[in-house]
Amino acid sequence: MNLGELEKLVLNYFWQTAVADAKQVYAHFEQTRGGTLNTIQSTLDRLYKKDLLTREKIGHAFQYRAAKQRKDFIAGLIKDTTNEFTKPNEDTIMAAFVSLSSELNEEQLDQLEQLIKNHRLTTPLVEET
Amino acid sequence: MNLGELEKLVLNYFWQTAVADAKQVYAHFEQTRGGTLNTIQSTLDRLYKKDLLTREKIGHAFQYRAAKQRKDFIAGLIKDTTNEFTKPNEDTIMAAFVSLSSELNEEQLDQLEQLIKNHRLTTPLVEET
DNA sequence: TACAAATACCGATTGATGATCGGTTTTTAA
DNA sequence: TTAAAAACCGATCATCAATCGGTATTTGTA
Repeated sequence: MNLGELEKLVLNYFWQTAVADAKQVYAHFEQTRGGTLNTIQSTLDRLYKKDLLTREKIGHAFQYRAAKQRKDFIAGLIKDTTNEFTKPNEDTIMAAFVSLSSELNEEQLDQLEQLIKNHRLTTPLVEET
Repeated sequence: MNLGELEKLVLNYFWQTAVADAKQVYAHFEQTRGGTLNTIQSTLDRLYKKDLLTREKIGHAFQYRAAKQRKDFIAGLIKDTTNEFTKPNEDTIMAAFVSLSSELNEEQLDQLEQLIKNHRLTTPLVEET
C-alpha cells in the first residue's frame, strides 16, 4: 500500500480525532497547509476506496473514521513491507522481529520481555491459522 | 524510500548472489521477465544513487553489491514506515514491536524470548544514543 | 413540495517517480 | 590505436497522488 503525503496526514488525524466529516478535516488542515475542501474530499475518498477509512452518511455529510486501529494498520504495513524481502518459507513476522531486534537497548529488551509476558496472559492458547 | 517492482527484484537478487555486474544481472532476469540490458543498468544506477547498492569498477564493468545486509535494510524500512504513524515522543521501535506482537502465536513467542536472550549475550552493555 | 444550500461526484491538469530503451560517449584490453 | 564493451544521457510511457473547477445530488426547511 503506497500512501501520499496528505493521505498520511489525514490518517494520523483520524487516529487522533476518531470521527469527522470532510468539512471538519478541511478546517483542521486549512490553516496548517492550505488547499481546498475539494482536495480533502478526494483524499478522503481515496482512503475510503483503499479501505483505510470507513464512512457513514449522517445528515448530508459522510462521517469518516479510521477503518483500523493504528496499531493494526502499522502491523499490516510492516508485514507487507517485510514480505517483499523475505525468502519463501521464511516466517515474515519473525524476520521483522529479527531485523528490528538488533537495534534494541537494555531498557527496550526489558519492555519487550514484559510485552511477551502480558501477551501470554491475555491471549492463552490461541489457535494458529 | 519508495521502491519500484524491478528495484525490489534486483535487491533481492543481490542478497542471494552477493556480487554481480549489469550483464550478469541481466542474464538472470532476461529469461524471467524480458527487458533489455539498458533497463537493468539504469535500475542498478538508481539503486546505487539511493545508496542501496555499492559498486566498484573491475575490468570494464562495475561490480555491484548490496550496500546493507538484508536484515538491516528491512529494519530501516520498518523504522521509517513506523515513524510516519508514530506520535511525537513515542518510541518508534517499541511501537513497531507492539504492533507486530499482537499476531504472535506461542511458538513465535518462544522464539522471541530466545532472541532476547541471545541478544543480551552477544551485545552486553551497549551505549544508547 | 419546491428550493437553496451543503455535499458528493466527475474529470482535467500537474508533478513525481519508476520502467524502458535508443543512441552516444567513454573506457579499456589487446 | 582501435574495436568492443560498458557507462551515460535523454526521451517516452505509465502510474499515482494532489489539486481544484464545475456539475449533479441530496437534504433540511420554509
